[in-house]
Amino acid sequence: MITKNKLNRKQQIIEKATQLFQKQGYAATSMRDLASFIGIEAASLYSHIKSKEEILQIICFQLAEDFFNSLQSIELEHGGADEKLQKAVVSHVEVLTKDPAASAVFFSEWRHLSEPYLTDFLEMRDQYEGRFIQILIDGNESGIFKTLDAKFTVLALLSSINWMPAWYKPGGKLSPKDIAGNVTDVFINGLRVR
Amino acid sequence: MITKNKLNRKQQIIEKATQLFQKQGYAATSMRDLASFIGIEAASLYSHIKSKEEILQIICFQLAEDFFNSLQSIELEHGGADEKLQKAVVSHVEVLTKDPAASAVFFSEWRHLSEPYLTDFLEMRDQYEGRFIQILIDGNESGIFKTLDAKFTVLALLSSINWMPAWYKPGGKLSPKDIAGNVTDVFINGLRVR
DNA sequence: ATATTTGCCTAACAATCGTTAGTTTGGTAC
DNA sequence: GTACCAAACTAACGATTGTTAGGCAAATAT
Repeated sequence: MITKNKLNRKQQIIEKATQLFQKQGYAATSMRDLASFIGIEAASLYSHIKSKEEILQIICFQLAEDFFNSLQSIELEHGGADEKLQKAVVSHVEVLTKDPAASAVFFSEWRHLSEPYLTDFLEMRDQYEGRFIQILIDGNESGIFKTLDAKFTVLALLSSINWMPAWYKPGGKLSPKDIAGNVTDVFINGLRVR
Repeated sequence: MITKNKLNRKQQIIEKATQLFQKQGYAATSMRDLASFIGIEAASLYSHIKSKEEILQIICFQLAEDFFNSLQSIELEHGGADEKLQKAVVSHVEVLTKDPAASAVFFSEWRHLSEPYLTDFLEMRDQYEGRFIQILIDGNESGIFKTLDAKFTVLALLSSINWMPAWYKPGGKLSPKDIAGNVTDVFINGLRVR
């Protein structure tokens, strides 16, 4: 195939960039850093990508799509709000742990996106959080969850999970399901009216 | 006083830098950005500070000291683990909300510290987390808290709080005590054996 | 009144930044 | 064998980076 090597190289660039962006940050990582990490010259990168920011865009929006899709099936189900929240968190953690480095970049480097990408990104994030908020509101109206500030609680819940990529190592003693289970156990049993 | 104006200017530099570091990140903020934000030339900054990194060091270690001190009185008290955890979280949130911008920088820009400051910083952070972990362990041994992965839980707890500086605006509808109360309510009531 | 210090300035430095241009190389298609 | 093409290279660009040197004016100390 003609374009296969090129696609692979581009994918490799993105993966290596993800590692460096996580370790050093986007702004502190130069194209020369990235190139020498791969083993080529900086100028050669531009045979595969349009700009430094394009790399960040690909990392951020690919993951955004993954997060979005992970909720799709859950919202169609007919379970209680506690079940839905549980499943939503599991899905979220699964996306997180599938590529922890990309997740770390996603959560801490998005602000270096330029317009209009930045606005798009923030809209998607708000929508995503909104779907979690709706689960809490539904749970409250059906008497399962306490009355509380749903947005605040969702931010606290997601924040406690989203910090994970900073320390998660694949193959550790806690599997993605364990992590999601622990977190939702703490949160749901603290939220549920008893 | 001789040094008063100089100290004030230095303090102003640090405060303005804190704002820019929060908005743009440390690496993406140039000394010329900072200078023009203050209203002077970039070179003039060096009459007051030794280097760009010194600013970051001051921000990070000042806050680290605040966090450390905030726990001191609590650990000497004779309350139960649930009370201690509650108070520790309140203290933590109070430090956070006293200067949200500095807190945001503290949590996301520390990696740009150079050695030996970086190692010192991480050691302090580990010690601080360790004191929270100890509270959970004590609570478990005294039968108040479930058996769980204490380190994991503390990281989840602190992470859910530490994200706050990103969105907290002084004078909002939630006071520091409200925030700490909400978080600990969710966490403690989810943790306590019933 | 004079001497000293402070805080800013302009100018410039060496290094590094992202990126472009033009060229070479090695493999594939006709 | 020839034409083509992707992917690398070298070299360089203009801009920007953190920082230093040296000077100047105003405030302060003597």
